[in-house]
Amino acid sequence: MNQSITPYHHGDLRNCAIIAAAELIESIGSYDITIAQIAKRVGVSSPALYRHFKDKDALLTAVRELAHIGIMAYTTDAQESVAAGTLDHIDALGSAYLRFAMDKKAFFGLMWENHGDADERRAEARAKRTGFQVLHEAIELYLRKQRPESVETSLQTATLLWSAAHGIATLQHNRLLDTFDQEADAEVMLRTATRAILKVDA
Amino acid sequence: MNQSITPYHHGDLRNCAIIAAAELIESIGSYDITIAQIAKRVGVSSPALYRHFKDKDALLTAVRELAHIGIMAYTTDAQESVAAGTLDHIDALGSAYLRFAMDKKAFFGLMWENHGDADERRAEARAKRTGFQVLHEAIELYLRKQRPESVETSLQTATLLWSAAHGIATLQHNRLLDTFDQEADAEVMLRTATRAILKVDA
DNA sequence: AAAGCATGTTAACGGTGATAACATTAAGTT
DNA sequence: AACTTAATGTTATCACCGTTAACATGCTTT
Repeated sequence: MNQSITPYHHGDLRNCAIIAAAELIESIGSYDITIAQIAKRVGVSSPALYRHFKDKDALLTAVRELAHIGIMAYTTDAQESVAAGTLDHIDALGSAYLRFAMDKKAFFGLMWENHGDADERRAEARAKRTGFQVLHEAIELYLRKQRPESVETSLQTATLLWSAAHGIATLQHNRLLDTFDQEADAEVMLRTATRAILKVDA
Repeated sequence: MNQSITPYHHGDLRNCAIIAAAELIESIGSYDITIAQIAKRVGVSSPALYRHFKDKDALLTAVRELAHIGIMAYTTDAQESVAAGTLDHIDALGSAYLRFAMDKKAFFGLMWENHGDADERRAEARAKRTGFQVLHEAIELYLRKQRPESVETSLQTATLLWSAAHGIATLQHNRLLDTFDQEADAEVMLRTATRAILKVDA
């Protein structure tokens, strides 16, 4: 009979809503989206989403998780063709970070918005720490091989390097690098910063 | 007779609105404010503000200008007690930047939001370039004295140092420094970064 | 004094996130 | 198989948002 083309119950609304939101963000290049837009894209009424998310921010938090997965995919890809614990390895991670920031501008911006309640915050912090861990291990490995006397500073070094990468990515994201230095190249800058922080001869 | 306590015409609504917005932002610690809130604080109806600002974003842009003045005040203060072109000078600028980011969290966050139309963007870019110039000059002076052979890299160096400072400030602002390294200290990190980038012995 | 302009007012509109009340379907119990 | 219950949709509605329109007031210029 197949008379009901669209069943009353969606079946996987929660996940579909998250994906719809992500697609919407991608397509308009901004995370300034609306519950109504998301609902419409899934083919459901707005209040239906509130059965699956406490509020709009909870939905966006779920999208942020997607973004974290996305950036992890970038870094995982980047690691495939480099030897672990080499300078190349660290460069590849940084490059992946910058590339994600440019390729997925809206997601990158969304990731660092800090709204949400305490629980959501904690969950996100965990995701970010996991990403950070990848860099930290690469740096620890590098130091162990190249400058074993400095291995104990690996955490501080990783934090500093992440900060540099984040600063470069953020300024580029806000179109400020060109404002300061017309010929600035984010990737080159990060390589310079990496070598300075790791005390490698440029 | 002084019968009209509140005159029909405000007299200086534009400036008062900007200040009221800034005070509101300061008091609630967030730049998520409302036209109605601002209007109420000034004692005027919401639409009155539209006689002086094209839209909400134009008002916030004016507040951003205030924020730029604020950060300039921080750096100007910081420069008073240091000798021009010394490492201390550069440290003082960085420290002022970090201090502003923490003292005036909401303003710092607002400053780097990039909304507004093209004109507003250009005006803001000019303000930011002016701030950057202060750091650039300090670094150029430093290099000229300490490492004259590297003077030609002063622009890239300044851009890189700003990026590092911005990254540290941003991560701290988002409470991520502690997430990565429980004992991280923004000020110490920036000093480390500064010395690494300027190739000074720590 | 009159005219005109700048700047205030109230009323209203469409859109927002969110809740309430009701409808429908799926799942579990007897 | 029938009844109950819980999950998950719907429409109606809310207060609030940014914004515009239409009107009121008062300063300024002639």
